[in-house]
Amino acid sequence: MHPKNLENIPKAYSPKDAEDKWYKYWEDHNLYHSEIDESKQSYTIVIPPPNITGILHIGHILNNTLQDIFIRYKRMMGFNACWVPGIDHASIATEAKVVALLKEQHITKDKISRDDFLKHCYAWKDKYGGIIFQQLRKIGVSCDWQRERFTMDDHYYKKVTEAFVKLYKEGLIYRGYRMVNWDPASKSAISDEEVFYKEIQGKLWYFKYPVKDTNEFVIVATTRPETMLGDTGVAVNPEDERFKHLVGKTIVLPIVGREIPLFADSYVDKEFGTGAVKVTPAHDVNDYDMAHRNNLEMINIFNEDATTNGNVPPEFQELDRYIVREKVVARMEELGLIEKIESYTNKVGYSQRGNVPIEPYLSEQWFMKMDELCKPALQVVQEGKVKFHPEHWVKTYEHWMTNIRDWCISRQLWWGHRIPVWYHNNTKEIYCDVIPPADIQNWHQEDDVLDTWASSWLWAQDVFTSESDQKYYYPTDLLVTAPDIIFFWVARMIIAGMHFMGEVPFKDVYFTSLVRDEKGRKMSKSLGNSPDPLDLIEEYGADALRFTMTYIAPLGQDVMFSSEMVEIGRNFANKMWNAGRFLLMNAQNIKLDPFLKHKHLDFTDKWIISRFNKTIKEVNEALDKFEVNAASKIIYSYVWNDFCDWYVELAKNRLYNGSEEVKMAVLSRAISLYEDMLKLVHPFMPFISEEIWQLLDERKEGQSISICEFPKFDATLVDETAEKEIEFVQEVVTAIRNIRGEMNISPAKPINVFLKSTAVTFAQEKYIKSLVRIDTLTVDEHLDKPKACASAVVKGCDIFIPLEGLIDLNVERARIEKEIARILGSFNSVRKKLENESFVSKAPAEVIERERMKMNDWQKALEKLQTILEDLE
RNA sequence: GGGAGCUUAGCUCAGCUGGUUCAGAGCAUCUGCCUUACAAGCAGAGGGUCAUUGGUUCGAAUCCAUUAGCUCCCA
Repeated sequence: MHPKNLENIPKAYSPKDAEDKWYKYWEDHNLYHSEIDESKQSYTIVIPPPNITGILHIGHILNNTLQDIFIRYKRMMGFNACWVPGIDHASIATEAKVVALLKEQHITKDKISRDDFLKHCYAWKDKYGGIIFQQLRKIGVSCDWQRERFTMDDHYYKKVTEAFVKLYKEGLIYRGYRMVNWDPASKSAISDEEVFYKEIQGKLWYFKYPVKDTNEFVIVATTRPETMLGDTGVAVNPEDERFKHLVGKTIVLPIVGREIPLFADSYVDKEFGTGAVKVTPAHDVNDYDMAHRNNLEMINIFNEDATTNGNVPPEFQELDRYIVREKVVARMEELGLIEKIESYTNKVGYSQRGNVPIEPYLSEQWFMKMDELCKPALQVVQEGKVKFHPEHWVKTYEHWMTNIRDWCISRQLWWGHRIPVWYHNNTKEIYCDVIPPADIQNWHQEDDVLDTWASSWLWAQDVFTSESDQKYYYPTDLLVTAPDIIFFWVARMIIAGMHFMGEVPFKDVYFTSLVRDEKGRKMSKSLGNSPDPLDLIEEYGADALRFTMTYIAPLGQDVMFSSEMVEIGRNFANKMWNAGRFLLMNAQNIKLDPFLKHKHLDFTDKWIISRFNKTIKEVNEALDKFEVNAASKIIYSYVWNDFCDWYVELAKNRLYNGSEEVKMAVLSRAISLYEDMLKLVHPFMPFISEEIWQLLDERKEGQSISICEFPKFDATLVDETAEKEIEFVQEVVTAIRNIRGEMNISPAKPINVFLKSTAVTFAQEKYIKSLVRIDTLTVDEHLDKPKACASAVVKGCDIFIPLEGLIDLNVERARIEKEIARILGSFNSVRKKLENESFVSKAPAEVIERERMKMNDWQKALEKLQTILEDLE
């Protein structure tokens, strides 16, 4: 080992220089590129492709940090780790952005050709599409950038259309005139999953509909008065006595004048509103179903942008739906046909993309039959071939999978994968294939593109562009994603994997936490409560941000985040930095000798080695269970508490007082342990671990901690004896420090300490002395308690500190009494247990034995403390 | 309406299949320290009926049920 010669190591770690430097180094040396290597097992992750309109937010940091931790960990464990990055074309979102951009230039879609429009889209993609990857590099992701993919790459595009053709030929895709969720902003259908419901404070209007040839009215309640223009019936429950005499009669629809039937259908809820409902089959899903059952006419009253069309009376035509609403209500008022108006809260479906209320709308669309496709996908999750973490998402998945309706996969957009279907100009015959028909002049292609999710569902399989790659890397190992796309993406990838590959797309799915602000609100642009990750990186460093995220984000629960929390990671990085700084500074004066690092071991060395090995094991176990949060806490506590607080402090004794050879041995060992610790930390904090690792020794160009072997647990190095010995030292030292603190004795003032014990070793004495600034330490089994002293009892050992003139008897009495009370509490609860006959007869022998020993220890301690207290009186 | 999850210190959360001094950590607070790695630090201290009520058990923060409150998903 030859630590670099360091003139001046800064007191505080400064991440900025290190981060950019090492990321470039990793990329320059192509460290994270993966090629097929049959001698190694693959470990593969595909990135959830951010979409090209996306910019980095705090959720990406968590998500990608987690992926990076696993990929770095597995790489160091000897796997052929491959993390495929990529990007999603985001049909609706991108098209909306491009349309808006063109609008600024006074260009509309109908003025330019499809090809020209796509050119604008690609230009947009080139300009903005790569930004997020530059940002991700900032947090150190070890992706294989040579494998970067885009959902519109030629190869991928082809795979998407092939999938369509296959499903079409299997009869799993069909075209139909159906009710869909219509987004009037993007003028496109969207899937059920893209609708979200908002609670809207609205009104419930009660309209009086006259019954033909009678003086009666039927009163119907509606939240959408404008749709009455498309009513083709009025329905009541067949059991409803109030309306029985009217069933079969005809209603004259006000304003419109159309005659429509009053019929009975058990769908109608007698309790809701008046018990009679208006039926608008073309603009309500339930009405649509009722119309089918009762052979009602379907009248579409809206254009694609949700303005009214020619199917309504002239004065209501070509108006926005909300203006029509006002006009209809006004007219009904004039006609005296409004019974009453109540305020009413209902849930209105909004388009996730356009953020406008969706319109249930009848139109011709392409659908995918889901029943059969879902079965194997459901099964593999239930059988655990795909494991969810946390597991409870399985229930949500099952519920969706068993209640799914056919998937509307066509979108009335240009940006995306154009449906590979051609219609014959004359015969209307349908041709569906990857290759266009030979006599193309006689055909025209379907205008619609596919839902984005009908392309990204192939992500896990078709980011691999050669058959051999696909064979080697697929199925992938882990998917890390947010639970809100469990249906959109996770479920559909499993469906696609099972159908096209006959194999699951990934073995484990890790659902990340949702990051909220410190008040528990979702991060959102409109609230402005979402900190820019790049600012956080600038201020605290990427490692700090990464570490903080894993430290605070538990598996399966939302996480409250605020910028100040990143201090956790920053302080931790600084702590590690300074421990390294200490060792490196000593290495300027003390020679290192790697051969000596196994020599001159005392119990402190055995203890830290034991602790380190246990830590490795715990980290392995936590990561194997996907408990990243737990792993980060284990590492934090080892680094800070064991290594820095105790081991480094203990080592100082020999570094300052040992013989040359002992110094060399201690420092060599400490640096070696420190280096191993860095490897443990590396998956979590790649930059700082690399930075210090490079300082610890002369490294060859291209070497990196990230391709070192992860420390291996060695059971033979676990040493319970050494751990017990250290524990004693720690407790004695803490007790003495406590006395210093409580008695207000300056830490600078040397004190004398008496230990009444037989079992203290010379080595232990040495370390106790050096850790608490003791003048003389006397250990004797038979010593008498000195006068005017402070006392403590630790593991059966009396500690006396003579404090002539310094001791405040009241303070000391209070200290001892408090200690007695504490132990007495424990003692009593154990005694009660042991006095309980059923405990003694039913509890396992070892538990009883343990309780007996506890009680013994406490009893002795109590007796000692009692004596001490009496002495003070 | 159906489903999932949460409630532990002032705050954010650990606490796995009940039993190891089990009631913990970090932040915040208080006290004392610029002790030759670190004040982004060191040492010490205070602080909780483990949401409610009941049950199972020799034994419950932990398992079951109930109530209340919060969050999310689906209709």
